[in-house]
Amino acid sequence: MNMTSKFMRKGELTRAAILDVALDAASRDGIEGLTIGLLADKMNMSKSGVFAHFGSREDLQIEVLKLYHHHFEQEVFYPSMKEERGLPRLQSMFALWVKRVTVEIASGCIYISGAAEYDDRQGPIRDELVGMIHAWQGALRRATTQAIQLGHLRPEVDPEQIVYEMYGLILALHHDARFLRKPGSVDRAEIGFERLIENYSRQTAEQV
Amino acid sequence: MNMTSKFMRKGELTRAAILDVALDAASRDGIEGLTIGLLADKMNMSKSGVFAHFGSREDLQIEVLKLYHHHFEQEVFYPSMKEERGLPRLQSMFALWVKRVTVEIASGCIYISGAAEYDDRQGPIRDELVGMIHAWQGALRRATTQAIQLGHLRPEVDPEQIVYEMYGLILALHHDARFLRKPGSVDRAEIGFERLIENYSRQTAEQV
DNA sequence: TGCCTAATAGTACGAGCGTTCGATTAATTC
DNA sequence: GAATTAATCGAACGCTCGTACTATTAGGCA
Repeated sequence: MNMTSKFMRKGELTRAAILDVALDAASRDGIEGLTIGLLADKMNMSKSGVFAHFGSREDLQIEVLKLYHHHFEQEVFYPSMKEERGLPRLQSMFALWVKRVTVEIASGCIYISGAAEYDDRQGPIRDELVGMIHAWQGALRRATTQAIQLGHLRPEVDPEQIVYEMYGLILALHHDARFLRKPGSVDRAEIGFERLIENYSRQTAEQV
Repeated sequence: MNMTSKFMRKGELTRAAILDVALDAASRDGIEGLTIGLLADKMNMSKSGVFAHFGSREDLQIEVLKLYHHHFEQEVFYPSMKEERGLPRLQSMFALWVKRVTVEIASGCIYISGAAEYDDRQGPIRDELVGMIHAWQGALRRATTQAIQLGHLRPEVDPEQIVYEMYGLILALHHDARFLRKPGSVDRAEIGFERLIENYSRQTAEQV
């Protein structure tokens, strides 16, 4: 799970350790809440010792984003790609995504908190974040398109609409479970997704 | 729209003006991004001059939340309460909510950004925010319950599920339109809502 | 072991933060 | 208009921030 090995040089090792701690801190307090001094405390190092591993705070923040992205890929994206194309893969993507956000209720999803933090700023951090979320939405869209091509979903379905609603269900999960601490949110996310698929996979009285 | 009048004392007048500017700033940079010095600059006042109107920064932040809540009620809640009970009222609530978020794409919805900022902090600001969002979700739930009682929605429908999915559609709208700047998001929110209502208002092949 | 370089510590700087306090100006009341 | 109170300013405090420098320690290799 973590990216260290005993064959790394000392510096790379502590750098990786700092990033692990930084990811944890950023999950809780946001990317913008990351602070060199705070990391130094948690690492029992001096500020300058921590700082020396990154050219700037901004670089550190971007490295944290990349690390989060890596974890997300490992836990959600790659396992789903092993499922067969079409609906099974799409369902796996959603299920693992829910699972991950559920685990993250205590810590927080950086894609979601980051989107709120950087919706009005510009610069490299925002660009990095937008790129990652585009990548994930793109993967969802491709899986949906394949599900349509394979006849799992109705041909006139708009993949963007599916992705939009899936994202909404996850955002609501994060909102209700993490912020409001309301129980039962996971069930509601899953019910919503089942209704979404049910709705777009079978013929109903009037088609669009 | 703003809450000033020529019969107020000078102090109350500038206090209200500061809050207007603060609300605007907080919409963009978040409640946590509010800064006395920044407000002083925008108001062409001294830091201490601004500060004197509030006992602390935290008080200022809470006042900003209350002002936002007031606007939200005026634009979304009260107009919807004039619609007839049940589905029409629920539809009005969603439509005005979408309309408000659409207008806010340039500035930002404080309920949504605040939820991300305070999902892991505690204190009076979080409490205030949670209270407001509970109030709004409660209103949505009541409208849904009435729609069920009046036969507009199927009797076995779970109001919490409806509110959850409505909230998700709005969160996705905020995410895609404001953060990703993706066009067509408003349409997707409305299509999602229509499908939601359609789905829970009519008999389908197998009921839950 | 000794050397060279990599890794960390220590200190300092300038800026911005919320807040306090006393002085000063403006508005309100008599 | 004078007296009184409200509103605003200006300077200062202690704190934390990111970053730049130099000094010191530890690691890796001959």
